[in-house]
Amino acid sequence: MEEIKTSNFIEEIINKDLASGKVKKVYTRFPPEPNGYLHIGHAKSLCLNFGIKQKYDGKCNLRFDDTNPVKEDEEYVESIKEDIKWLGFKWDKLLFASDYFDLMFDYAVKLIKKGKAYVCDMSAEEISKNRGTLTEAGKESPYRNRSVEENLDLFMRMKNGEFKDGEKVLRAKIDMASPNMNMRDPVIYRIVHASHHNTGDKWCVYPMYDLAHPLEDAIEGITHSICTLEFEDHRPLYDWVVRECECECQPQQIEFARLNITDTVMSKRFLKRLVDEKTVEGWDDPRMPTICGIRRRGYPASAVKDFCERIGVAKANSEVEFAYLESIVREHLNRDADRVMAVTNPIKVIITNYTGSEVLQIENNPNKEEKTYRNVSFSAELYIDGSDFMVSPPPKYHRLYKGASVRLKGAYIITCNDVVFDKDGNVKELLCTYVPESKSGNDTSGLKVKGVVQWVDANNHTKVTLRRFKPLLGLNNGETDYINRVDKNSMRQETALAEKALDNAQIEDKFQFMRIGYFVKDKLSTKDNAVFNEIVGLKDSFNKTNC
RNA sequence: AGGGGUGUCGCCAAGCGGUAAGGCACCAGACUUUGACUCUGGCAUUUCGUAGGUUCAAAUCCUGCCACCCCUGCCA
Repeated sequence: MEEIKTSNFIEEIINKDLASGKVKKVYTRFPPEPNGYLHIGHAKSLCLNFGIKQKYDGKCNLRFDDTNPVKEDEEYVESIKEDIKWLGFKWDKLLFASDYFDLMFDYAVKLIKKGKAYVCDMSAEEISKNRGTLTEAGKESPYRNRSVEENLDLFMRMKNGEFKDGEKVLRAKIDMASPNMNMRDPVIYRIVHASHHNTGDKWCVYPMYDLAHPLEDAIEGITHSICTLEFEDHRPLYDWVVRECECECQPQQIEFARLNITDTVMSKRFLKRLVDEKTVEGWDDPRMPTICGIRRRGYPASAVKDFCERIGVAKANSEVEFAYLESIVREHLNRDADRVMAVTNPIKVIITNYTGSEVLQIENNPNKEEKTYRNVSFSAELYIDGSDFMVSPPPKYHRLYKGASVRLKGAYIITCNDVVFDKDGNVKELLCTYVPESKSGNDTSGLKVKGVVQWVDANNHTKVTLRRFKPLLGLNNGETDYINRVDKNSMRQETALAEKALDNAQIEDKFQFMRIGYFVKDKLSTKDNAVFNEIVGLKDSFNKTNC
């Protein structure tokens, strides 16, 4: 096996496993729970898992981790598939954890037979109370030493629907005194009388993540199960499951730090709230950090992937500056996007010495080797952008003012001779003359001008409504981290506090003109990628007007 | 002494005992038919959280300390 240069610690582990012969073919998986839309944070995991597949000529499954019927929905599985496709990844197998419910049940029975699991009758509160604290050991359940026969009988009856939700659970018998809370006889199967999006009403008992996930990995032959840092404490339990269940495949869990971006809320719960309360138009609102949101914003998939690669993979908690993402998006747009001219705040230009009209050919992208051109109509009446003309220009202003000359991009050099004002004193139109010999491409005028401005033909242009977005969501005080954290705590005791914090969190709705904008057409069909390619361009280069 | 992690430039991040890569941001110039882009130069040398130790040599090994993150769901 030839050495492959590693670019992060995970690949280093893989290289060692390959070299030692522990692993022959690398197999990873991306395991989202279908309970929300994918966001840029998921893209990092996606790129990691699918990136490894590509780099090592391995395999990667898309597996929906749908072990909790009350939280999951079919709507989300479709959106997730679509987002992954948009990013350009191809999964080897498309699976549902729920496809393994029979197998998982059998494994649970196996654990019972080995004396490694028992049915516990305590309530959720009782279990919680007996779990102990971070510094004190927990108490063993009075049901901990039931016989194998009794456990088997009870577990079957749980499955057969003889008990209500919460009445009984199956617990792993490990160690109530473990300093690792996850090892204090964790619940591995619970009763939930709810219809499942995939298995319908077949089951009323469902496996917990800690039992299900390692089994899913083992069943599929996953060699490296990559997850985020908060699961580090679960690794001993993960290993316990694959060991005690005596799986042929013994996958290993590797943890990495999740992606955080400055001023960007990644909390699914918060994002869902914005959608539910109609603060945004939907999951694909261009202000959202969701994959479909940033797609609609005009980010190329290639840039998103490039970003994920360049930020690296490590175990240190970090927060990447939004500017980094932006710069990479700009880099890709600059390299790949076809340019168009746009005027967002039109001022009419009359070229007094020009008659008739013509069609000019303007290069689409000066950075591309293969030259392509677009046809642009030119006539004596044009619009230029409001920011390209000033009545009283500051020093070093290179664009138009009375007496000044600029080049109309891809066309001629013009000189502003006069400014016509309306009755309110606003600039109505500019009277200019053009230099016939200065035509772009074969300029024989010998003139040099500092400024180049974009323009559109006043009588022949495309109107589109452009909206400027401040990209991701920023909270007024920038306390996204706090919100993300409170959001999590709110699942526990601090619900009221968290709700209040969320109420107080205001969405910054400041529209910001960016170097390279991400403009979105109103009422754009979110499914239509082609439209994006048309409207995405460089600064000042948008396909015309909202006059 | 609960347990598990992490600490290298403003932000990411290489480095794996031999004398601090790279990117983003920033600063200064040049160039330019998008004031974009591109290009050039600058940007951790009493320095790698900190205090000691081992060594000819330490960000890299050892010890103590400090800071931050995660763990007491029948969520994932």
